[in-house]
Amino acid sequence: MSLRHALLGLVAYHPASGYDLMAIFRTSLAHVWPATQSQVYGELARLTDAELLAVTAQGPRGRKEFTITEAGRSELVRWVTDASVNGPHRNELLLHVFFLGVVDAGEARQYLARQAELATDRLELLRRLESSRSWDNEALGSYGRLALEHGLRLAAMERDWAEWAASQIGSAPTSSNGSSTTGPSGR
Amino acid sequence: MSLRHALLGLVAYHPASGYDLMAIFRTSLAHVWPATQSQVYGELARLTDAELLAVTAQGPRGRKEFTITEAGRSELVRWVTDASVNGPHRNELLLHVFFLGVVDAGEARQYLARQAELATDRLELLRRLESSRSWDNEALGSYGRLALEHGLRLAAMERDWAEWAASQIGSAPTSSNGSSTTGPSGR
DNA sequence: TGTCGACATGTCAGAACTGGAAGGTCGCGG
DNA sequence: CCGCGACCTTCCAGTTCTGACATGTCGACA
Repeated sequence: MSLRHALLGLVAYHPASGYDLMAIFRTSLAHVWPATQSQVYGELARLTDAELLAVTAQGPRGRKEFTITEAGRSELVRWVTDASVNGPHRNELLLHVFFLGVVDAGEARQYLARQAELATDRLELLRRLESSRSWDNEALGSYGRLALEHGLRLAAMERDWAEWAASQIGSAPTSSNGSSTTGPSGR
Repeated sequence: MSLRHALLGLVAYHPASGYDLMAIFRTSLAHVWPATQSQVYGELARLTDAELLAVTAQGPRGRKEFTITEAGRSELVRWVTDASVNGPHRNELLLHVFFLGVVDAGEARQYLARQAELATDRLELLRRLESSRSWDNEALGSYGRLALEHGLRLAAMERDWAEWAASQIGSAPTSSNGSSTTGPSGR
């Protein structure tokens, strides 16, 4: 049900066609809420059907520009401020970690070290995005900056965690609590 | 394709029935890879069909105990060490944040403050889980502890981020870069 | 002995998501 | 004026996921 609201949010921000929206899903939203063409166009049709969106302009190549309706906007507002909405989050990385016991310690350590590298790359990528212009010019207002900061902190956290995790392996084979090295920021 | 591997991993760790596996999905894996009954039983049937698992014992109530086959184990090992496997991650929280512009600053700040509370609760929950016995006794070896640490750091990061984000709102309405307050740990 | 909770599996309709194919139009540069 | 890349939508087959409903057995305890 979240794709529905993502579309409402984007169209509320500025009227757009399916094509325009896809461009946003491929860029800004790629790491937040991936969606394919078929999904987007299908959902737009359903939203129009439900009168949460309306086609308010037709362009050159059969282009249909969607605008949010009053009903659509109030549904969007309801959803946006509803803190209880929280889909289950799947984490493929952690799933790997759970089963790292099937390979020897060396391979496990190597896997975690690689994840640290990948997290570092993500961090680098986001930092470049942060300093790039495309940012404060257009797009999702100042709130996009908050999302970016979340991404930066997440990448940094995952890098640190993966390095810590790699260092844990072998040093404490099965028993004995060795959780002291670095804990999450306390309070 | 990940549920498949989660099942292989669990069965590799210890032979189990669908019922046993469901108990694990409801607890240890609940926040890592949620799965429903229908999914688990269906996937077990498919895995048995593909001869990655085999039924090696039958119990009282039609209970079927699954064991991993050689083919299953090698597929599991292949997957576990493949760092390139990384499903797209959806983040409903960030989707909300992107569209927080549709409500006024007060409501937006309130939303973020609430998220900070929720993150704090999650942190508390995990800390309790960490000190609880059920932990080093059984379950997913020492690697589960690494996953728990990931959860702890993630919860702490989200709490801090949400508090920071709430503090940003209103102070810098649209323009002017105010990213200085707290950045992710640098390097 | 009866009954109730835990054990245990199976099936299904519908929603969400994936990945790709197909088809058509406009506009600009050569 | 023509060809090609960008624009733009629609449809579909297959997989995964959700949220039930249905069915039945065993064991402990009153």
